[in-house]
Amino acid sequence: MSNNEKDFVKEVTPQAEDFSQWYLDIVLKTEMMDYAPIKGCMAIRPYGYAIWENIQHLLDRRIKETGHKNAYFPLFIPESLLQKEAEHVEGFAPEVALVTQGGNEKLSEKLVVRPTSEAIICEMYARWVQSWRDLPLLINQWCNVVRWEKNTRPFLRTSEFLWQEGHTVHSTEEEAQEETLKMLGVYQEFLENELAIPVIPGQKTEKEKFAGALKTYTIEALMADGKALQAGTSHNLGQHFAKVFEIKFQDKDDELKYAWTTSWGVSTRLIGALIMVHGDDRGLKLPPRVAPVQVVIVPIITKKKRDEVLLRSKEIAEELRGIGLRIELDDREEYSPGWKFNQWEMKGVPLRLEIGPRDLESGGVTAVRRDTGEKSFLPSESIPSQVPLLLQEIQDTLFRQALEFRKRKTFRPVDYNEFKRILEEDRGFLLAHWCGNSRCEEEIKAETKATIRCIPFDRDPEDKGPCLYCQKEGQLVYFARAY
RNA sequence: CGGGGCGUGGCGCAGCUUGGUAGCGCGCUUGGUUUGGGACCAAGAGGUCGCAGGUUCGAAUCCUGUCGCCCCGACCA
Repeated sequence: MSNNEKDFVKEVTPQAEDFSQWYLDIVLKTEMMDYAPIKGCMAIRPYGYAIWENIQHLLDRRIKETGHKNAYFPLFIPESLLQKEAEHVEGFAPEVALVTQGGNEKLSEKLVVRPTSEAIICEMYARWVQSWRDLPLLINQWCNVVRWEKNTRPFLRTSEFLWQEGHTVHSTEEEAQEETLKMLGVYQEFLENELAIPVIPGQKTEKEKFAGALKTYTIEALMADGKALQAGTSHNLGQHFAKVFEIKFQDKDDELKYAWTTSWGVSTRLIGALIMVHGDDRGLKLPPRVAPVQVVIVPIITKKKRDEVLLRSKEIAEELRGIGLRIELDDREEYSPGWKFNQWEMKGVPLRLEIGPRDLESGGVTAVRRDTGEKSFLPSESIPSQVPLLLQEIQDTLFRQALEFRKRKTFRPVDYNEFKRILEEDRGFLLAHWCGNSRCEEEIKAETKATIRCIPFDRDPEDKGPCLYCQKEGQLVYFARAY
């Protein structure tokens, strides 16, 4: 980045200088969140929440299109319910918040504030499922969950966060497995098409899977600093929960059988992913599909042309709102145009339209893309057709850039030494052979801080080679340092 | 839970070593001139210096304790 360019940004620490600080500058200064007076908790401010609402809207549609219905379950879970599934309780016990008192009375049974809702939902499902005719049961809920985290970061890991969790019940193992993979596919399509974030779908290792799951699947994304982020998970819970919560049904063959359950979720962490995948030293770069403001109109107000410029700006704002775009008309006269340019660029607005005396004369507007900085002139009559096209191009470009970045940052180390060198110098994804033994996985993590992000679906089963650590024959998996 | 750093107007900081009327920049308010990449002039408002003790004639400054936040690790969406 040139010094010249640096002058545009006075509020954001450059990524190269300190990526963590860059991230914190962004979330605070774009007014996405603010720290709340509870450790690890944040207020999500309107600009950040608007992104979440867009995510909710676009994902909820997909969840419903795949046959699920929304419902709501209690925030509190009796401690005994959470403890029913052994692995599950072991996984979550260290991070649950407990309510021990209600009003002035001590509770006879402590209540857990849900860290996830398998327990309470399965408890209800046991009542609702009697017959094969009740299946599949396909329910999703949007809610908050609480996990008492020690190391928190805005959006990436907070003590309380917002998410959706789908919980389904099926009569056969095959159907549960199919559901698990289907929803992972929904997540992948959603992230790639709406958030412009390319992901690698795959399976988690035994060590990394969800507490209580038979199998966990994940989509993994690569952040601009070369660290991986688990962006969504989908779990095949087998019959673990059905058995402890007694979710049984009478099948067509008259037999009473335990059901098969799944669960899957994505969280406000996706907002962190958006920031770290697309952002640059000027601030956010939001994909148009989820940007709270898709187009900002900045009138260039001068003394002589003030009224004409404002009038034309309003007309164009209305015209674009009329075709369903999210438009902000920044007609504040107490800020200079230059200040507004920087401000809205920091906030990641994909497209800016400038309307000044010169544009009035030439009968159009000046359009400036956030992703490339490219300026173009749009004649008035072309605005309603060109603006959506530009937005689509920006959406595509963001995805393409992220994909190219990931390709550039995906390595195939030939041995463990090169693996370690790449982790120090480039980070990124490392595709390497692994024998399948947890011991090797743990040793590698202890020595390099890299974990197995997933066993990718998309791999050549013929591509076998010596395990990175023990040299026994293994298959290709993705390693990375992760958030 | 370890290691490091920081708490002083809304934000960023100086002042602390060597105790003596709390300061700077940005922002904010009012008025005016401006407006095509963070405008300028003038006049203002705003702080029990994280909190609690202690030492002292006197504490932002010294001592003790405590709380909070941030960063880096171990555990996790």
